[in-house]
Amino acid sequence: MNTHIGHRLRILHWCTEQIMSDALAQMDLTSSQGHIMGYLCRQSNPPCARDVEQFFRLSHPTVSGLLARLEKKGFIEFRPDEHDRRCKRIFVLPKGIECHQRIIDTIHGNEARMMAGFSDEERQQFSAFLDRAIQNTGGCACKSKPKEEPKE
Amino acid sequence: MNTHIGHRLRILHWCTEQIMSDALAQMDLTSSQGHIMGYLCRQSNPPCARDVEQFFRLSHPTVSGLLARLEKKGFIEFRPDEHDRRCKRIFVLPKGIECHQRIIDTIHGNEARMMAGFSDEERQQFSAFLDRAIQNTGGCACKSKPKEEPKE
DNA sequence: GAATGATTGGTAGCTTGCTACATTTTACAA
DNA sequence: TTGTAAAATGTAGCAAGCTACCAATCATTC
Repeated sequence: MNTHIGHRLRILHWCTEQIMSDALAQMDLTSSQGHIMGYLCRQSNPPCARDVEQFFRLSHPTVSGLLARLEKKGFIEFRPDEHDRRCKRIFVLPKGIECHQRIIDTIHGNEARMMAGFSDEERQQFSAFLDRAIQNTGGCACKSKPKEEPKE
Repeated sequence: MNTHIGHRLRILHWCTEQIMSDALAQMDLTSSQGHIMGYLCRQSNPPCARDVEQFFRLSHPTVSGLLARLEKKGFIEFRPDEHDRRCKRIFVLPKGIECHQRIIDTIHGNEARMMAGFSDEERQQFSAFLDRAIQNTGGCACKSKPKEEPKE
């Protein structure tokens, strides 16, 4: 039996990308930039690039480029960490904060549209399927592994 | 309730991409190239670029670039269509045919790995969830819409 | 036959993803 | 203290996705 999950996955992924792109374009943001801004705004303490890499499982040159473009467009700003000069803390500027609610609405809207007609139970099940599949792929085949728990 | 399907989708998609990349690298193919070669080898009649675009829902510059790289590496060859000089028919060369079974095995292996521990029923259900979600996004938000049925 | 529109493909230029390598700073151990 | 390893970031160069525009060919209609 072959249900071609992989192929469907590819298609669904790109469909949602397109929808997000269209919706966020009004704010001068791409889909990836929107997701990152959403994450940044949710944090109470200013994160650094490494935190973004780990949350999204992206390589650091990718995140580096994304953040550079967000900085150039005036959504965020970097300030050196006081205690660790290697780190550049990411601060969301007013322009970024203004977009916060609209970005959240867009992400939720996209989620709602995709999940239309799903019952709560089905949604939970779908989510669980995805988690199991992610786990099966090794949790994460990417190089930016989530921060390890401190021993004990 | 928020089950963050979108976020999980992004992560699972990139995890499978990585696994495919690793597996296909031995054949000097990337993940996208491997999928396209798999498709090309399955066809009884040599397709043209447009067919590839529609199957994968990709834009034509993307497919154009992919095919150009496959041609440069000697996996495929273009020959003009006898009846329509706009079309370049895609022929799989011996090097490509040799990889056929290995590519299929890799794709199936990836699928099997991702679906490990799923019962047939769960797999069907997962597949149906994905189809419903794809349908909800508008079937396809991308620009390369599947060929329309000829009227009547 | 000639004009117009549809189809197929090409190219330029962008974003986003990657690997591989280099740099700076911190942390730790000898 | 000094040397080495680990961590955070930067840069170069590539693949793969996109839009927007252009060129050639076909099909249809006048």
